[in-house]
Amino acid sequence: MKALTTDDCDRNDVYAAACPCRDMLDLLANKWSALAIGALEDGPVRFGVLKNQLQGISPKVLSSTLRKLEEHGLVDRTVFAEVPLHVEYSLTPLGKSAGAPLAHLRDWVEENMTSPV
Amino acid sequence: MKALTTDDCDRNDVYAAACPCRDMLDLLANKWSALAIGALEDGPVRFGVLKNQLQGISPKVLSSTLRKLEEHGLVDRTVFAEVPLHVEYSLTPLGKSAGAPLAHLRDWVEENMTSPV
DNA sequence: GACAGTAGTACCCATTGGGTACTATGGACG
DNA sequence: CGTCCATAGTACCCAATGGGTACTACTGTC
Repeated sequence: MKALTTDDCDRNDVYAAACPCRDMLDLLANKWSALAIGALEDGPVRFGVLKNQLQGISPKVLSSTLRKLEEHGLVDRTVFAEVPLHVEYSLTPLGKSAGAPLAHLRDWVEENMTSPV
Repeated sequence: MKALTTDDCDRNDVYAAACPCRDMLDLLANKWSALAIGALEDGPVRFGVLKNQLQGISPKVLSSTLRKLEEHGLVDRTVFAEVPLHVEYSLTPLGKSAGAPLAHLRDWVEENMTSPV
């Protein structure tokens, strides 16, 4: 993955291959990302709880999903060095703002599958 | 992919692994699907035009993306048996209604990448 | 006959998605 | 002292998918 900056395109345009916002679209336009961000909207959630909430996700995939979200500044990871050790994931302000469009998407899906033909 | 029906879950819930709406979420929560549906919002578009508009997509990936959208009833494929033969893709009513949440998502991405750190 | 424009498909490969089993840590239990 | 629990991942492996390039098919035009 090349390191792109906004200089690579005049204006942010998801239809432009070189635009860095493609990376962000690719990140968010993903089943697990959309579900994870939704699950974090009500406040910090621990790894194990997320794993139960996102039914069917494996720990490895959850781990990599969260890491990608963290790298893009959408999620914060906080370690509590207690016993037993636990970790809380929470949305950054940016992550919170991304929650709205993703919630629309999840809602649309749920509302438009009532009659799956 | 198993053939699931809404009977597999009490209510449509994207967080339930067995819910058929997972398939739909997986389909829509995808970079190319989100871009393709956006590109079709202004009316029918031909294969080659789509290929140019979705910069960076290869014909194979575009073809499979459109086929999946068609299978899920979001897109119609119309062949014009003229010379040279051409094909128009257009949104079904369901596809049109899916356009709104996806537009929100694309807009959010473009508006929140102005300062890519 | 060669070439152009249409919409794909065939073939191949690298990347990723994904599952299962395992690690590390420390406390409670017996 | 050994075992089991809980925590949050990682290691390892495999299959599916994403993706690129080259090619096909059809017909009209030059």
